Order: sequence, then structure tokens, then C-alpha cells
Amino acid sequence: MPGNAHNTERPPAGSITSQFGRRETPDYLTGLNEEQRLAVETTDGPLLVLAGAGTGKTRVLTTRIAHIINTNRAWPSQILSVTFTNKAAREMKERIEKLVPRLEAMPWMGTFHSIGARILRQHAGLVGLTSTFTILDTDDQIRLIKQLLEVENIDEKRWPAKQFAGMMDAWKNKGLLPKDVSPAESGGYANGRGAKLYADYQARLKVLNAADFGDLLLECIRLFKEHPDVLAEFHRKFKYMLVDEYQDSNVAQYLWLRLLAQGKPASEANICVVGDDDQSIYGWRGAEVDNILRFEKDFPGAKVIKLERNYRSTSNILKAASNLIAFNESRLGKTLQTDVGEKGELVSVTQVWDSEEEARTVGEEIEQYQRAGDSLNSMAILVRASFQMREFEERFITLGLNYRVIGGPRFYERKEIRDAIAYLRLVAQPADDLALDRIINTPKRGLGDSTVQLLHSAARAANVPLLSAIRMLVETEELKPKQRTTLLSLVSQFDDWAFHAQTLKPFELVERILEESGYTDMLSADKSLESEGRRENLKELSRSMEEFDTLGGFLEHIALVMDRDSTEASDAVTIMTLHGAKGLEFNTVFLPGWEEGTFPSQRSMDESGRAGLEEERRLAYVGITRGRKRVRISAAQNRRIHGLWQSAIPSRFLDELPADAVEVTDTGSSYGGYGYGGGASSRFNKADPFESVYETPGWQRARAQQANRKGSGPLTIDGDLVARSVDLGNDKSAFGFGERVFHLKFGYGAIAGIEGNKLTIDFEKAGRKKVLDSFIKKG
DNA sequence: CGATAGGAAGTTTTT
DNA sequence: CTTCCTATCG
Repeated sequence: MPGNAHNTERPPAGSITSQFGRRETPDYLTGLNEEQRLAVETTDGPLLVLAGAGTGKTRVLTTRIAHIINTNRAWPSQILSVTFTNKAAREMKERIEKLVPRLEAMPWMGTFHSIGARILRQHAGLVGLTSTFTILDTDDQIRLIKQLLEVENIDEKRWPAKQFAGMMDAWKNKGLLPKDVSPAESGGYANGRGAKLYADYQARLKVLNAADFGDLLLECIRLFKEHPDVLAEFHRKFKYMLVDEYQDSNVAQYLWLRLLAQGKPASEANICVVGDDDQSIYGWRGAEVDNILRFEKDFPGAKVIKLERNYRSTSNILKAASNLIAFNESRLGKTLQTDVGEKGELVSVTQVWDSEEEARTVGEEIEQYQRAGDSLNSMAILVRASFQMREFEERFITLGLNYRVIGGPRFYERKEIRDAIAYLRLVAQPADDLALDRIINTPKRGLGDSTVQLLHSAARAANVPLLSAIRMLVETEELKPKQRTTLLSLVSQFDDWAFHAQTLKPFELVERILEESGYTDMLSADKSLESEGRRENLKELSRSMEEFDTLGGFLEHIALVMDRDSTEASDAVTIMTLHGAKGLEFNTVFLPGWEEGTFPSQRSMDESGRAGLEEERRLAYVGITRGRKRVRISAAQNRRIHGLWQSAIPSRFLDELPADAVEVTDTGSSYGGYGYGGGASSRFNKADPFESVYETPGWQRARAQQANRKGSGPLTIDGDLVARSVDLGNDKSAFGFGERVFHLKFGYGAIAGIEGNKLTIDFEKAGRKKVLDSFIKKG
């Protein structure tokens, strides 16, 4: 857990936590403001809490649970509390332990998926699984789909498995079983065979005794619908239900919740949902903000409480965030008010030349703040997409600056870890063909494609799992002697491990397996640089397994709790995505990469248009509101995408920040029509001869110019502003439009645009680039 | 059957 | 610029 999770909500100024206060008011209630307290004490009946960023949402939820327990309204085990991330669930548990003096048991707390898995394992038999079913990750899913495509003779090139996985995911998020998928929806894939493939896939999962992520909810819904007695059991069990981050729930989750809440008339259901429509950032994953809007309809008489008092950020930060989010049309409308007395620093916006300079600047500022006494833990860099992280990492390594990456390449997704886990999965659940596929020839055992094909067809013919098929085949003469011997010993190894799994602790088992399977030897024999790290990772795996007593428990953990709780106590800057940052806060927040295409992300806008853009804007809002004292935004003028240099247009979100809460700086290495005023100037450039022109912030002018340049070859001039700055540049340049030139790195090209000493050139090989004229020779 | 080289393709966010 | 996959050779 990041070290900054302190003091998320502070009591409102002026509140008294006095021991002389009214006796009957428990301590845990006195620190709350009026609305928070109302939200805690309105325990019965449906309740919708609209909580803005930093308004004490988590605090309300945890206090509410504590209140329900402390006032004996329900036993802990009769409370169901659903969160969106494992991190949030963990944090809640910790807080509740503090709030409830003698806690007999924990409420049911976890993500939709982990609770779904828990319910499914209890009643696995009713949905065609056994209680030890495997939870498949995306990687397994893709493998499985590829196998199905092969059987169906569908060209994977033409119809990528990944694409189908995405479609199925969307169906499952909508709560659709194969029979519910309309031809219109499935027709787009493999000439209308989508729905059939989906059905095949589901059938195959049952054979493998496996469920994918979507199934954890979907199969749960099916269970509830087909077995009312089971559902009734849960109705009796759960007296109170709470849902965090409700704006991120999708249709399947909504259906799941509604089924569980149906134990009582809707107007009496003790269900409390907390959410913020402005922080809905998972639309791409099927989240429906409408769920929030629909709540009052579904639960008539629901009370609605708005939390609008922000205890986190200074008023300048809040003003910037509010101004930005106001550009969104579809929102419920809340106004955050600061409870932090001071205006604080202005939100800074900096233009830099490229992402390298961006990383350098951020690095310098971090060191500067650190010298001034700030801890690294109090600072974070929040990026739109993970590819942006690398530049910062590299820079921080050279600086020797401590950093931690959250949500980067996941530990459990590393090859060697997945291999080890595949062995464990197979021991726990012998029908797990995907796991066997993975490790049957890892380490190399001389079992190649042809052998594996043979095994597969035998398994399919007999409709049994691979491992069973192998057991059958080794009794016959169908295999070559060598393979037969190998398989025979492999099977007996697995029998042996399965036997020992009953007595050994999971971490002892994995060490034994790695040793006996030859995996360790394989890594030792590998002299490459990575093998050392791989061995380290495997050691860490076994270390992390020490706390688990059962193999099943461990496998459940890695399938559902993908985040590794890095208990690094050290002081380090956090680098993470904006999505990962939701729910967190930092004194200082850096928001790099505010360029069109990067943020807002081009893909988002292409795929979802307006709605996509609004979601991006909410993401920006989430980013800004993470900052308590200081928010520093930057935009690079050039960015390398797929290895190609592209000039970037500053993000439209910059235009949406209020001028009086923002300070614009320039690192001095930006060139072009507006940069000659020099150095770190503030928003408006005094030395400028065209004062009126420069009443506009730099990025707006840059945007105008670049939008212009996009058109046809040389600059087309259609505005005063652009014309002037172009002319200025043109006068000075030693080059002319269309002139053939040579660049050391990019080769030959023709001049397509000139601004001062910065040239836009269409290179024959490298495409359009912006370069400095000092690097250019006349061709 | 396995290793290696070369080419192609794809890079948002995550339970 | 990466990673993944395929095709080819030993």
C-alpha cells in the first residue's frame, strides 16, 4: 500500500472531539460533518450518497458499517460491503477494525468478483462446476479462444481471438448469456458465428472446470435466477448492503445487486450506494453511470445525500477541477466547496519540448520540493497510459531518485510466475487443460507440437481432460516410446505432487515442484541476464506464499487480487496511471502528457466520441482532485509514438482551466512562433509586439498553428494570429518552402513549414517531423 | 524437435 | 521501440 494513505478525511474545522460532549454520542460520530453523519445514521431503507472527490466517502462507508455493528442492528456476517478494488476493500477492513472495539467477525467485504467467486464456490454444483474451479485470466481466455477458432476453422488472422475476447467480455458485462446475444451483436465476428462460439466457449469452460472473470458475476446471476432457494438464503443472510464507487458498476453488477436486494420490498431494502458521477472512468469496461441515475427509480423513496464539502484540496485546485468538469454536459451537477482555508499555490501548466524534457523537469521539481522538506511519498506522477511511465523511470534512475510504479507489469503476469502457477493449478485442479498446455513442455521435455496435437485430439475424442487422456494414451502403443516414457513420468510426478499437496504448505510445494520438474535447472542453465531475475521472482513467489495455508487459498488470491501489496516502507515517488490513482491523494501531483491524442486519448474519442471525451475529462478531473496542495500539469510539444516523432497539440483540457487559478510557465526550450519571448515567462508575454495576439495562452496559439498545418503541405494562412507568427518566423529562416534538405538522422526531405528556427519537414523515409534548423543541411 | 532470425503487428485504462 | 509469432534451418 502506498505510504500516503494517511488522513484521507479530516474532521471539519471547528468540530469538537470533546470528552465533555454528550455521552450518548459515540466518538466515531463526533468527527463527522452534518451530511456525513446523516449518511451514517440513515441505516435503514435505500440510500444514495453522492460524494464528490475528497468529501470523506470512504470514511462515511466505514463509519456506517461500524455504526450498524455497534448499535447491534446486525452481526458483521450479515453485512455485505462491495468495493471496486481490492485495495479499497483492504483499507476498509483496516478502518473497521479500528472503529469496532470487539469485532467478532468481518463483514463480507470485497470486490464484486471476489464475492461472486465466494458465492459460486459454495454452490458450484448448481452451475456445472466443482468448488475447486479455476479462475481464468485474460491470457488463458485467449488461448482457449484460439483453440476453439482452430477447431471451427476460423482464420485467427482475419478474426483475432483478442477481438472476440473483448466482445464476450462486453456481453458478460451486460449480463448476457449465449442465448441472450442477438444476431446483430454477434454478427460482426466470424461471419455471424459469434454467438455459437460464445456458447462453445462456455461449454468448454465447464469441461475445464473453469470460470473467467465475467462468469464470476454472470454465473452468479444465473445461479440466483435458477435457484430461488439459494437466493432466498442470501436474502435472509444479508441484512445490510453497501456499495462503493457505484458509478463504476456495470449492468451485470447491477443485476447481481438487485437480485440480492430483492429480499424486501424495494422501498425497504437496506441498500446504500455511494458514488460520484464525475469520477466515472470505467465506461470502456461497461460501467453505466446510469446505474446511479436509476437508483431512485429502482428503490422508490430512496433518500439522497450529497457530500460536497471537500477536505482535501486548496481552493485553487478545486477551482481548476470544477471549471474543467463543468465542460461536461452529462452530469448530475455537484459543486465542491473547499474546507481547506487557503487558496494555496496556483495550478501550474508547463510546456516542454518533448517527453524527455518533461521527465527532466519533473525530476528537478521533485528534488527541489524534497530539499524543501517534502517527502517523496507525498508526491505522485499520474499518467494517462502506462507507456508514459518509462521515460520517468529512466530519468529517476539516472537521478538516483526513489520511485515506485503502481500497476505496471504485474508480478503474477511474468512468464516464470505463470509457469509456476500453472503447475500449482494443475495439482489443485487436474482438469485445467490450459495450465497443462502451458507447462507440458516447459522445461523442455521433447514433447513437441505433434505430440501435443495427438494428446489434444485424443482428449477431445474421449471428451475428457488432457491429463486423463494422457493417462489413457500411455497405456497404448500410439505414442513413440520416448514420448511415452516422458509422459508416464510426468503423470506420476503430478500424482506425487497432488499427494504431497495435502500435507505440505503451499510454499513448500512450489519449491518442490520447481526443483523436481527441472524448472530450476532450466533457469540455472540459462546464462542470459533475465534468468537471474526470474529465479529471484520465483523466490519472491514462494516467499509471498508463506502466508497461505491452503493451495486453493493462494490460487484464489492471485486470480482475484492482482495487485501486489508492496509493503515498501521506503520513501519513494509514486508513478501510476490516472485510473489507478482514484481514491488516493498526494500533496503534490504531477500530471504530464496533456496533449491531444495522448490525453484526451485518441482511441477513447475514436471509439466513443463525445461520451469518450467526457470520460477523458472526468479522468482529468480525477487527476487534479488527487492533489492536496500542488498540481503541476505539463504538455510536450513533441512526442514519440510507435518510435515516430510526432508534434503534439496541447490538450483542449488546458483551455478549460480557469485563468485565475492557473499559472503558465515555459521551460525556455520551446521554440516556434510564440517562444521568443524567452524563458520562464508567465502567462502573458510583455515583450511582445503583438500584445493582443498574446492575450491568448501559448497552447491556444500552438493549437491554432498546428491545426492549420495539418491541412495541405505548407502552412495555409487563415487567421491573423497564425499569419503573424508565421511571417515572423519566415523572415528569419535561411530555408524556403519545399526546399530539399538533409538531416543526419532522418535523411532527405522537403521543408513543409517554418517557424523561427524550428522547421517542419516531410522526410522521405521518416515522415513529417519538427526539427531545429541547426540540424539541417541544404540538400 | 528445437533454436534462431527475421518480420509483422500493436501499444489505454483493469476486476 | 517493443513483443510476439512464424518460418526456416540445423
